[in-house]
This record gives sequence, C-alpha cells and structure tokens, in this order.
Amino acid sequence: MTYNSQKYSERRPNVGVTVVPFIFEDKELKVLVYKRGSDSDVFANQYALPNCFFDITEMGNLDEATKNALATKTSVEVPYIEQIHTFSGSHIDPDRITTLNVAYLALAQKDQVKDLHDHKFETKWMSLNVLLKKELAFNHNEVLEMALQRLNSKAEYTNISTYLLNKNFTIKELREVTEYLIDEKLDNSRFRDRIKKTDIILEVEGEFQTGVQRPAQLYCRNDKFKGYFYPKSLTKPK
Amino acid sequence: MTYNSQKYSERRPNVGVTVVPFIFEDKELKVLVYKRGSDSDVFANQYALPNCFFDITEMGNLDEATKNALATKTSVEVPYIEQIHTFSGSHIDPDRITTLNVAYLALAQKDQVKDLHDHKFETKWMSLNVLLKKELAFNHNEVLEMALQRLNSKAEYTNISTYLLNKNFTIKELREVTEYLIDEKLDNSRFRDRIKKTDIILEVEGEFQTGVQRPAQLYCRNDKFKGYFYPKSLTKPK
DNA sequence: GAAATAGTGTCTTTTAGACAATATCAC
DNA sequence: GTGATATTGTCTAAAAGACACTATTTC
Repeated sequence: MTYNSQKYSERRPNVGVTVVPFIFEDKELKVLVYKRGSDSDVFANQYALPNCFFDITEMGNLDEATKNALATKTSVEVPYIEQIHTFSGSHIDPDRITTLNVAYLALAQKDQVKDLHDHKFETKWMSLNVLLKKELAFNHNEVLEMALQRLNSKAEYTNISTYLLNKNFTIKELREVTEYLIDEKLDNSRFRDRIKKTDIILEVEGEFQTGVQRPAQLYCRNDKFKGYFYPKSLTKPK
Repeated sequence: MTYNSQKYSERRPNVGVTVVPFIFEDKELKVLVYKRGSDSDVFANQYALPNCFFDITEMGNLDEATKNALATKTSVEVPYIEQIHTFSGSHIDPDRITTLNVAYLALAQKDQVKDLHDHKFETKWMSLNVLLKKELAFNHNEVLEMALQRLNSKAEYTNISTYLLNKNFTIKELREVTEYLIDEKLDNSRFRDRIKKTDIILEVEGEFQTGVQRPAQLYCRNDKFKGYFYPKSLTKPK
C-alpha cells in the first residue's frame, strides 16, 4: 500500500466530475441532462448534468472521469472538452461528506452524439432556456451558469463556436451561432472580413452548400489555429 | 457519521491546493517559494510553491485551504486570489496515492506581504526567470506555467495588473507592469487615451507623485469596474 | 536655464459600422 | 425573369500607431 493511503482516509473529500454538454440545434443551445430515478438516495426525480464519482481505483485522472461521465449518457465522444472550475463545500451534496466537484464544458454537434436511451436514466437534450428555470440536483445550477459564462466569453475571441457546427459549415452558420453566443447582431460584411484575415477556418475547396440561392462556400475549422479569432474583440464596449 | 464517509474511503484521492503568489518588484515578477527541508518525506531540499493538504475535518472549502497555505508562508492576506486549474494524476506526488492539485493564482504588492522568517521553511520571493529554470517539487513546474499564462492573458483585457501595484499608482507604473506582462511596448499616448475612456481606474484627487519632473497624477483601481480594460484588445495580431 | 519625465496634440493608417450593389442559384 | 440568399464593394466614423510638442517640477 502506498504511503498515507490509510493515514488520512477520513480527511479526504469525495470528488466528482460534472460535465455540461452543449449542442446548437434549432437556433438555440441545448444541454444534455438526465433525470434522477425516484429511488436515488439523493436528489430523487430532479434533473442533473452528466456526472460521476472520481474513483482512484478505477480512474487515473479527471479527464478520464469526465469521458466516463459522458459515456454513460451518450454513445459518441464529443470533440471538445475543457475544465472550467472546481467547486467545493458541503452545499454540493449535503447528505454526504464534503465534496469537490470538478466541472467541465463539452461541445458537440448533434448528428454525432446520440443519447443512450437504453440507460436506466432518462437522458435528453434540453433547451437551455428551459433548463435555466429549473432547480437542478447538487450544485448543478452554479455549474451550468459558469459553463455558460465561459462559453459566451470564449466565443468572443476563440474558434470555440466551430465545435458546435457540422464539420463543414458556411460563414453564415458560423456567424449565427456566434451571434447567439455573444447575444449581439454582427455585420455580415465585417464578420467575413475579420474571418478572412485570420486562418481560423479553412475553405473546403469545391464544396458548396446549395439551395434556392447562390451556393455558399463551405469551410472547416483550422485545428492548427491557436491564436485569437479576431485581432480586436467582437462586441461593442458596453 | 454522514452517508458514505466510510464506504468509499479508499477510493478518494488526496487533495491539495497550491498557490502561485506573484509580486512585481525591480521591474520584474517574483514568486514566493519555500525550500523543503532535508527531512521532508518527499521532494526534500527542492523549492516548492506554497501548498497545503485539503483536510475536510479542518477546512470547509478550497478557498479557505488556499488562504491557509498562504498564511503559513506570509503574514498578510493578499488582495487578489483566483482559482486556475485542477491537476490530477499520479505524477503530482508519486510516492502517495493519486492526488488532485487545485492551483490558485495570487497577486500582491510587496510592501503589504511580509515573509514569515520564523517559519521552519526557508521562504523567499524568487525572480520568475530564475525560478523557471529550476526543477520544482511535485507538479509545481506545470502549475507555475499555467499561472503565468493566465496572468499574461488577463493583463490584456482586465484590471488584473493593478493588483501588482501600490494602492495609488501613476499611469506610467500601470503601463510598465502591463508592458512587462504582455511582453510588448505600448504607446504612451494611446495607453492614456484607452484608460481614460474606461473607468477602470480612478483619479485620486490632489495626490501626486513628485520628483525631479512634472508631478504625476496618482490613480487607484476602481473596484466597481467589472468589464474589460479595453474596448479592443491590446496586443497586435501576431 | 538644463534635465527629466508628465501629459497633450497631430497626422496617417487601419479597422469598424452601416448599407448598397452584385452574383448565382431554383423555380 | 423572380425570389432568395451568398458575396463583394463603398463610404464614413472611430480607433490605432507613430511621434512631436508642451508642461511642470528639481537642480
């Protein structure tokens, strides 16, 4: 047995991870949640974000635990994952000992993430606006708030919004998801200029989205791009 | 005894907090470190960042633990503290069980933070550039890297650099610390214009820094300011 | 007055913002 | 051609960038 695994066993907190998985569908954000069973020992019948206990006998690190939490609720790996914040205190899980909750943000594209309907929990993609009005299990309201804040702020200056789109997308689609995230209308012409000045996205040559209009050039995320989306920030000073 | 405090005791990780306390002195950043004793069970004689074990029988949450870690090394509370990231894995403390390390950034102004020289550890403010070349205890190299990255990036668009200055400071001092943090020269005239357009700092009426030149108006941080430092980002697109 | 640094002004280039004009498709 | 939407262009206002100029102190 390794050093001090016994010595402090009663002094260690429970540690769990919680993921906030977002998709963008029908022009709005949706969040994956599950409904806790009526037989749950805590927070029965309440909605909760995908989560799991961080068990050091089974998992080597937090990222693994996060993937595990997602795997029990969805069938495909999500393309984007980012640690947000670690919450602590007895309010997280009042019936147990002091708990640490390491929160993650996950972004996915609807077509690539299927719910596991055979799971014992009811999982569903719920409209963000609906979810924000509900009282969630554990400290998941504050987790959701912080994830949302992070997502909105990163939409300003990184390529994060591309993770919510299909592999190939038009500039219009990118603009619309960005407008949603930063809650501000953007000038079409300006938006195109800004994007074209960076190599944040790459033209997919010869690929167009057709329809009852002039075909739209398709683009994909440039995974090599690590800098800022825009040389200047996007929103107007408030 | 609360629910499951025994049940999973062998499955919980050790949790610790680590703080990266910065000051700005002699035109450079310095970091508070201590030297681990030759009798330490792990990482003897190596430099380490202030840290402590998160003991749920003594501490209610992580912020408390962080203040505790600082209190054992310095005599005064630091004005700025921010959680950065939670590291996990067996590499953090190889001789013990899997460890979580919750990292914090702390900013202080030299005059207000005294080292505790009567402490059993050797504590000192070490030049960042010197420290970056050393092999530190635990995973403190990666912690330091990430703290630095956060500090640099926040210097771009928040008022974070004011926490490294005296309560009252001149615009020149603010510009110099900002230039250091973002590693770029800033135009004096432009810098003044930008600042004056926000209410990020407040003029301390009638207070001037005197010397062998025209007296310089003193300013202080506007704690009510929550927005961005600048309407546009500071650095040039790379 | 000289030295030193605070603070202001001026001019050019770049970016933002608004919106008009043109292009290319389905029908 | 008509309708729809992609894409480009044009004009004005605002901000950035470079640098010169003026102000106020100590000596």
